[in-house]
Amino acid sequence: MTTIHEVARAAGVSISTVSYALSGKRPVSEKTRQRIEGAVRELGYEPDAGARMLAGRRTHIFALTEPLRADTHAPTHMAFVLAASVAARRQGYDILLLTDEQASEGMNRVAASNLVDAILVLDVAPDDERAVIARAVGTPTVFIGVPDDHQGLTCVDLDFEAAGRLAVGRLADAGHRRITLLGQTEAAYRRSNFPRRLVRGAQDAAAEREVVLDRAASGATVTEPSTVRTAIASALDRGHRAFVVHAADDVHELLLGTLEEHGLVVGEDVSVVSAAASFDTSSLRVPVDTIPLVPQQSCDLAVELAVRRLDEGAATPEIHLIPPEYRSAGSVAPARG
Amino acid sequence: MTTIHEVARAAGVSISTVSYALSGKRPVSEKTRQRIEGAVRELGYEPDAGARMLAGRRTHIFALTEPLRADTHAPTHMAFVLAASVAARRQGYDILLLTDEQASEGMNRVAASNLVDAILVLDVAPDDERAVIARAVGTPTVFIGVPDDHQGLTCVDLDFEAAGRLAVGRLADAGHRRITLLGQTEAAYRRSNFPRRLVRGAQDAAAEREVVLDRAASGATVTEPSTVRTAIASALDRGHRAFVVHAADDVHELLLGTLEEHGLVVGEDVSVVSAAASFDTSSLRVPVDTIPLVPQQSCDLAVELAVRRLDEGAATPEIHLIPPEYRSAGSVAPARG
DNA sequence: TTGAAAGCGATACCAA
DNA sequence: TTGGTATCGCTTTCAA
Repeated sequence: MTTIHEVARAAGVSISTVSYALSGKRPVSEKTRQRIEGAVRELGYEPDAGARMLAGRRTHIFALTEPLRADTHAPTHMAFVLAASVAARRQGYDILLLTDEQASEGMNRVAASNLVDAILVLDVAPDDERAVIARAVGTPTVFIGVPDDHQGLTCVDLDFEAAGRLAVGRLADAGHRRITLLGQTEAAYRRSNFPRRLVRGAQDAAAEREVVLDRAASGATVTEPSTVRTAIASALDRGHRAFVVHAADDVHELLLGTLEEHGLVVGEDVSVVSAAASFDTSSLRVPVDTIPLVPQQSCDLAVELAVRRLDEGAATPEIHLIPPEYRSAGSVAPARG
Repeated sequence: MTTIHEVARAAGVSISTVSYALSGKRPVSEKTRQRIEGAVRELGYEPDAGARMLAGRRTHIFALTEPLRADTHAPTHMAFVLAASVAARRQGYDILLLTDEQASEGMNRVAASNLVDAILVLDVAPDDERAVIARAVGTPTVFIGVPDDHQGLTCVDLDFEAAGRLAVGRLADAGHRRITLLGQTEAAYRRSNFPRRLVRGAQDAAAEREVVLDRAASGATVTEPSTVRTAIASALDRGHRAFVVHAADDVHELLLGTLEEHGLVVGEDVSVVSAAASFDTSSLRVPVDTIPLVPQQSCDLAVELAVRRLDEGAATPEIHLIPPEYRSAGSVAPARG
């Protein structure tokens, strides 16, 4: 194993100079820095993680807690884990996984043992027990998602309410007065709070714009195709020609397929807006206007907040809502009749 | 922060006694152990991770490398990550995530910096570049999956070949002479090697038993329902009444649905065996005989091998194939006429 | 611009 | 059965 001493000897300097040259925390003359970097490369030196933690009081590791519930939508969840991992690495941090039961016990453990510099919380529930722990431990914690009681917490999330408002607003702008929101199941609305935030925004906008907003439950993902088909048919019967979808890709496909079966062309006879989807909507059979949920945005911001807190000391806890962005694809047509 | 010194003082012993009492590496009298454990609990002591690494040359962390490819089946992948995490925790290890580009660069980095005690490799490709790195780094590495060139590596996996043999064997036992294997796409066969191992086993068994084995590509997951439906109908036309499925849940549902549409009853008119599925087949619309791929089995074994290697020194690198297990559910009926 | 040396908080060896 | 202490490899203060 190569140590800092060997690097120092090879470069003909002291170990402190090597340390400073590598961390940049003290100016080092260009010449010596060159020699040191040469020695580092030649010897394949990598600082010992344990020694670094002990001496530096910095582990360069973030914990990521994810309570893998049975109903978690795997692809979305994976996208968030990946985005968090990439964002962390870009800032020089590794990700330590805390799953399941460890979600709570693990947070305490890694905090008490100084294993991590900060904690990122994924898949946040309305009454998340991790909120309590976050307030208790000394380790900076950032939630990706917003629990009901978020006092004293730092949270990051898409502004779902604004997304709901935006979706309905655009359809209203196009003249639609009857809109159907193809959303999640009742159970999902209890488990998380972002779906209901989206609904609230949609309802607010509907009230303001004086449009009728019906809700049809589909589940985040398709479980009963026939039920969803029936709901869509019923909406069409009642003259609805505008749909907001907040669900996974298969629900989108089912909607588009059903509309097609009814002989309706999206962007002409009928309008569709996808709200807060985390998958790539461009791979759908028909281009659809989208207000995307971008995991990378949330995770980048979360990591940035964590790093800032570590570098600059205490940050004021607060909620950071990411403004939704509307991406047009021609699936919204002016209302007829 | 509570240190070992404070615990020692509170218990009226030396720090070495505290250390030994906690690690169990030296006998400690019952009385003193009690006092120490009391002090630990009272002070909420948790050993400092950095100090432990530095002094003990053990980090109690495993790296988990997962190259999240676009076509990765998320639910299966998540099941493996979860299983690995649980298995590791049970042995006192945390999991450090290495995703994507970090797969290779990260392995070198965590090995060189002594950040982890061992590396677990997930989602193994036939020509996996991580095999090369595993041979180069000093850190014990266990593959969950088997690359084509596995010389000098320690690998763990389901015995897919035996699973393929078993599936065909059971159907042949029931008198079937024409069997259709509903498997993956050509692309998938290139990307991984376990699907082809399963096919090989199935073909071997078919040759031995003198049965006709046709293959129908479906993709690991459904992309073109109509194509798959057509393939199934064609098989039925050709008198096939036995199916082996190696795919995700949606393909299973599609098969069962299509058979139903043809007025065929599974377990009576037609036989179905699910091979190497990692999802819960009991939630299918019809009970299906299954040869499951249990992530927990693979991950438990992988962690055990890693731990054994750490505790007992060098282990002989080798391939550990987990024997498949047949779970009957009444979906295999005797062949007719 | 650089060096010397004091810790950081455990582990584990050597004694008693 | 227990205690004292050298040691791990780095960061950082204090001096030069």
